[in-house]
Amino acid sequence: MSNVRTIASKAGVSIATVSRSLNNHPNVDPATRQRVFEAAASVGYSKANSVRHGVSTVIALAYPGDVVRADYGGFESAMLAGILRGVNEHRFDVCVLSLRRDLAPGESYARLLDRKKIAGVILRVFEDNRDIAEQLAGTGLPSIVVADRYEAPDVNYICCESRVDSRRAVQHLIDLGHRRIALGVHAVRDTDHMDRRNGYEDALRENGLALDPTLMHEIVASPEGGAGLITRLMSSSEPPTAIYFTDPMATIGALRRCLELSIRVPQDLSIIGFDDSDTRRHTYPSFTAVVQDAEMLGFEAARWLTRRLSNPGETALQSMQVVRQTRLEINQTTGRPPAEPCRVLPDGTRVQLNGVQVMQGK
Amino acid sequence: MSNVRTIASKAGVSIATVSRSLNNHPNVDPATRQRVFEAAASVGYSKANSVRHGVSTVIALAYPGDVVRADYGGFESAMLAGILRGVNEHRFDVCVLSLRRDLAPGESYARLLDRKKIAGVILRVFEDNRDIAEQLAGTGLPSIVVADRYEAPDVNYICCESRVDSRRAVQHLIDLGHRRIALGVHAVRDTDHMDRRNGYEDALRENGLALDPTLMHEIVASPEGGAGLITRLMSSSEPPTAIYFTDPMATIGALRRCLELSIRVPQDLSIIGFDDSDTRRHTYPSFTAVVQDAEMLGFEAARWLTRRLSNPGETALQSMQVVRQTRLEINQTTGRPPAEPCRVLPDGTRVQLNGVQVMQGK
DNA sequence: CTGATAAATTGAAACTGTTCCATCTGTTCC
DNA sequence: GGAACAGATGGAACAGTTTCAATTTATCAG
Repeated sequence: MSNVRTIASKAGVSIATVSRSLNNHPNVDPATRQRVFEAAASVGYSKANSVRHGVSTVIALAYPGDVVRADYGGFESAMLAGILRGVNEHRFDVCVLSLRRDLAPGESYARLLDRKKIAGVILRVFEDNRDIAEQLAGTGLPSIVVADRYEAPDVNYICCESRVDSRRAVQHLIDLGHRRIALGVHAVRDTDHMDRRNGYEDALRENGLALDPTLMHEIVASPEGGAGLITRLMSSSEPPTAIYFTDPMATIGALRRCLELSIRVPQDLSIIGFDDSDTRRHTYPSFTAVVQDAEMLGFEAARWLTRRLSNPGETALQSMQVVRQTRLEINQTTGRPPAEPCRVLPDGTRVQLNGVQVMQGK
Repeated sequence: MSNVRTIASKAGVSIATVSRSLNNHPNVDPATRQRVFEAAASVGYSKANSVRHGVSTVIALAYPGDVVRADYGGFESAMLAGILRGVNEHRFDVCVLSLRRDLAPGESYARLLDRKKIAGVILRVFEDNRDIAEQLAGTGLPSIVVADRYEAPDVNYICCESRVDSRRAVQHLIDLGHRRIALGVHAVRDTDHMDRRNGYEDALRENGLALDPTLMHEIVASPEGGAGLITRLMSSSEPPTAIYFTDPMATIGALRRCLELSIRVPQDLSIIGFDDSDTRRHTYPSFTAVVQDAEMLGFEAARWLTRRLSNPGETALQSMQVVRQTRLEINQTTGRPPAEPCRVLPDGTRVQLNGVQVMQGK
């Protein structure tokens, strides 16, 4: 139906120029390329679906810029594992892409992906790049966002709702008797992380507790970020008795720092963390956590996408907007608040709240 | 030079049959397909390098069977991160493949990869699948194995030598005064893991210490494997005073179990682990480790492969056989052996070696 | 300002790989 | 024995890419 000849006559150029334009070759006049892009878009041209040239069975896992370090909290690697499992049903392959790296000037994301003969795309976009998902939604290229959600009805996504369980996690702390509950949230402003901050605030508000800005901290999502917050908060004049960390790596670092400073968890300090896979079971103590299953998110995204590509007509598969629930798992890092709040200086010195030093840390 | 028409006349069939054969379509006589495969091989046909059809800029990260869980000890994910960095120089893309899933009967691995328009391949093969690397080496498809090494001169690889540092690690324990040193090695029989076992044995032999089979254990490379070995060894009648674990996840589990059983590290037990990335810095205490940089292995493999593909003539890039060294990093989990060897039952009960119970664990 | 030269841009045609459709062959079922 | 059918194959049409030569545009010395 639509091919390079159609585009050529529509744009008033030769097929050679169409091919060069679509493949981002040098030595094409930018204005000409633009005309070709417009003509291609107007006839809904797709190379990946070109009947006479082998239909593509490759989907992409696409990041806006640099690919996120795969060991970043375990989320990316668990999700990738799920994706690789999810494509088996229809025997698709997975290509990992950085969208920005190869985007030519004036080229749309849909055109870029089609140039690489990508049949569908799993998007991993963050706050600044939500527009990528919206741009792709209008095109003929099926796409789905993992771990973020959208108002727009034509953006497909699968994500986890963590607000309810974040509220329950903090409620759990309040039920145990905690009143000074801190928050260590990392500075990514997607729905996923706003959920966690909102859940924390919900619980405090519902229990008539004030939101104390000195207890709410944005940290980097790393062991160092979590450890640093422990040091800072626990040495402050009014330390919290519990902390909710919204990231697994930060939780690991926090627990480690507590061991270093001889802060007993949960006797001196209760900690609730966040987990994307099995991390909570590998620390000591095993941490109480809001758990989301990143492997499942990747699996379901990949399975839906490949099913949709394999059954283009199937109306039931046209759109996918799924919100799964996290779950709260109580483990060993939460307990009653200490009778006497615990303050520990960065060198491990334990201080009573009246200022008397009671014990030298290791 | 070589195209489907060449193959067709060589095999005495039509170009349609050649295309069908090479693309694994049904309704081709197996004998005909075989003839086509042979003709294609004899003229060195490659679809990925077909001049008139767009040269492929996709390399594969290929696993023999199921793709290894990406969070497996952090090795796979760190390596993948390195690969993704390594392909940027020449703007290649990375496709993750399971070779077995799509291999058609009678099809060679080279043919499979060419069918998927893969220009080059990074192989992650284990003991049973070393022949895959050797099969691919003979073909025109550039390939490189990560983290294993080969005698054959035409197999490219990049790996880490860990025997020397494993020996040094155990020597370090011996220098500290340890004599009963256990080994927890996981049951993968590639050069990589034989190195670690051999290094352990080297050090014992050089110091005139007997190899004690009750101290050498094959475990699964997981936190559970490491934890289980701690429980088993420390409750035995003659517990070791030090253990060398050859896997990061096992080391994590071992350290956790020590904290659970109140086994003080290193006062009661010294532990040396293995690390592929930054794991050693995220445990408490930070563990002394033989360290290999999985990210670097992936990076160098991908950079070499993409450079070779971009400069086909360059003789300096024709082959790559690189052995990097691990390094031994002394951290907090190694120290003098205890004056009184420490025996701890699975329930945490601490027992003197004459059998008297001295302390109840938590 | 002019002509020479180089560089950028473009189209026609050649070329490559895939699929449609018709044909041929052997088998099965009445 | 003949109709119906499925498997296998080739010819031809087709889609997309690149080569090569022609054309246009830019640059610059005199």
